[in-house]
Amino acid sequence: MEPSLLDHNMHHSSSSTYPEDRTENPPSFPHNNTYISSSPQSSSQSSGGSLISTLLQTTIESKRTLQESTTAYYPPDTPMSSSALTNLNQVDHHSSSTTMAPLSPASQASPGASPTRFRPNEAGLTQDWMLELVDRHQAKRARVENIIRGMAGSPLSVYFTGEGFGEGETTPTSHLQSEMLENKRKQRVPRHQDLPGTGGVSGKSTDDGHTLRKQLQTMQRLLGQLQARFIQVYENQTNESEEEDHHSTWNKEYVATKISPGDVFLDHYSEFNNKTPLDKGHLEWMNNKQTDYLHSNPDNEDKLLADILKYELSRAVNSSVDSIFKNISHAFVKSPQLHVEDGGMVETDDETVFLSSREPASTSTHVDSMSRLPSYSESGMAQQLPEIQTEALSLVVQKPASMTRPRSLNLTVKRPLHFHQPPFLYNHPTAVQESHQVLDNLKHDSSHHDTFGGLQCRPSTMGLPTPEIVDLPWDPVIVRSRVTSRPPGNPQVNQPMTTGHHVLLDSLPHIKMDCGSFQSMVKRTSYVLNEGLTTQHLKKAKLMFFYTRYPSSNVLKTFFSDVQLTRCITSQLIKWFSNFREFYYIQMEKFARQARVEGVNSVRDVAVSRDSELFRALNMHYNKANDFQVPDRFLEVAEITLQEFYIAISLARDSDPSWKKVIYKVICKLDSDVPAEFKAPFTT
DNA sequence: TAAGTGCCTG
DNA sequence: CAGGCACTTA
Repeated sequence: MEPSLLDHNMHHSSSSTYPEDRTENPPSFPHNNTYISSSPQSSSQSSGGSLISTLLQTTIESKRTLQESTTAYYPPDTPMSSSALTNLNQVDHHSSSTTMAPLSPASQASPGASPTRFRPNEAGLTQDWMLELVDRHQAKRARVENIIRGMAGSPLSVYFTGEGFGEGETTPTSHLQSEMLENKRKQRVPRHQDLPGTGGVSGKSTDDGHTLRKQLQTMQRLLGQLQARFIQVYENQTNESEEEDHHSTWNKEYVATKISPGDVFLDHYSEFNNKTPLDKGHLEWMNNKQTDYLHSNPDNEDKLLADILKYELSRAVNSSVDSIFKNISHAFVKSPQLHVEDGGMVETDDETVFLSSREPASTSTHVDSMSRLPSYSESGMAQQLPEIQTEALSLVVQKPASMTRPRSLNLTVKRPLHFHQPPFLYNHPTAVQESHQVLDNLKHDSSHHDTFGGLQCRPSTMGLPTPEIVDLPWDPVIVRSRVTSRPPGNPQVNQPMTTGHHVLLDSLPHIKMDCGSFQSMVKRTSYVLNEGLTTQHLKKAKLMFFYTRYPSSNVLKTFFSDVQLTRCITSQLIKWFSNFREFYYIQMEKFARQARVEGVNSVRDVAVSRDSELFRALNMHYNKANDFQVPDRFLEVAEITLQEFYIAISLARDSDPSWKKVIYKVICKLDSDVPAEFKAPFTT
């Protein structure tokens, strides 16, 4: 590292690679969301008159509720600027996010905090409605896509084909019926593929698939009946109001075309099926109400369709998934005995616990769209199998808290008081501390929040009984790796953590959640801390990086003795450090080039102090909570590394493809011993 | 051949 | 941060 080596024949490689913040984009879905009822028997005057009547009535009720709640916010003659609506939307957005505990500025600014791909939990109809008004097309599409996402692969997806239903093209009245029937024929393609979720999650979910299919077929039948009924009603309505202005006629046509009648009613059947059947006069009244409602705002039907569609489809999926996961949970429950503390902490007597839902799936009266369910299943549930891990898995993830309380209306589970954490305390491990340590990890990593942002549930609308808004905490829970083959009597491994470390059920900042089914699903998947790597281990590894950039297997074995270091786990740890190094060297190169650009012309001027930006970047990465005093030695190593990069770049060595390897060789010799404190389980 | 490493990518 | 791949090394 001789400054004299610097020559001035340098050409800068401008193609250095820097880490980029990546924003995950949700998989895009085609925007052809026409909902076309599929009905096996579409003849009018179909059976089930009382059923249809009931459903019709519930529809009217729902519509009326929707209209009322909408006009309550905005009288019909109130002009609404889009900006005002946008503000409202933002307020809504904000309110849903302010339920979370404040994050540190660092975490808020950290990468990965991409805007949620889906709208956050919408607490009610009116908010949803406002969104609709802002950009009805977009909102509708998003919602339906959301539903489809949750339904991906389900037989119901056959409904979501064809042209975008938001286009608003009119259909001549005379063609309406035949068109609908034709559409039905077109859609009536037997496509009963298995649900990927069911098949992928559990091989023994054939029954669940059947159940789902039956539900869907039932829905189809209902849709057919209701469609026929609706056509009838519609025709009556059309005849009566033939002389009315074109606009209203258009509305009805539009609605009749765009809103498959069945979707409007299905959901409320269960809610209102005790109502008396409608008589003729009542039916007329309903028709009028329906017409009034639709006249009041041409957008209503879109909203209506989207909401009902969303709700209905979600419910079907939800109950099916619920039953599927129930089976799964039964397979893996080791200790259902839970001690639930008031703060939402759950402890178990066993180290492996999956909290099982005690609720029947049918109690999920309101549902979310389970937009992220497939991925959740893949990354979480599928790994619960007590098998030998055969390949690399995502070993550190979070999942929502186990919602151990029975759901009840307006139940609010407050996050337990957050213990004030002593800076970098290893010597007094307690389960509580450990839990909060992980919590801190998560708190300081906004990407974790993002992880479940997409899992937020959506409330049902349409004047349904107020969905229980449960202010439930989301817990950092560690996905247990599939390495569960620890021999029964392995005294050395896990010993420090086995007794005191129960299921990690600390709570995260509040995230509003009102989807009972997801809660129950979540309940069944809790994780132990000491089988596989956890966020504590990750944090510990990051701090260890301050001492060693190239830890040997022995070092890993020594300092991660609380996990069974199988080949896979070891590889995982090695990979972690590899990633750490990658970031480290990228920063070094970046700042070395920056130094050159800024006119630093002597390697002696290349220094790293605790004030330097480079150190801040590194500290932010490896010591995000900033609760660890970075050793001076690391600063020295960092400075040497930076100087090495500076020299190499200055000497134009970076034109050599393997120019960094020389530096790596130097740096790997600068490792120092990791303090013995790290040998203890990381329980700060 | 397995382990370790780095690079690229998502 | 993880997966995949290519490469090196013991």
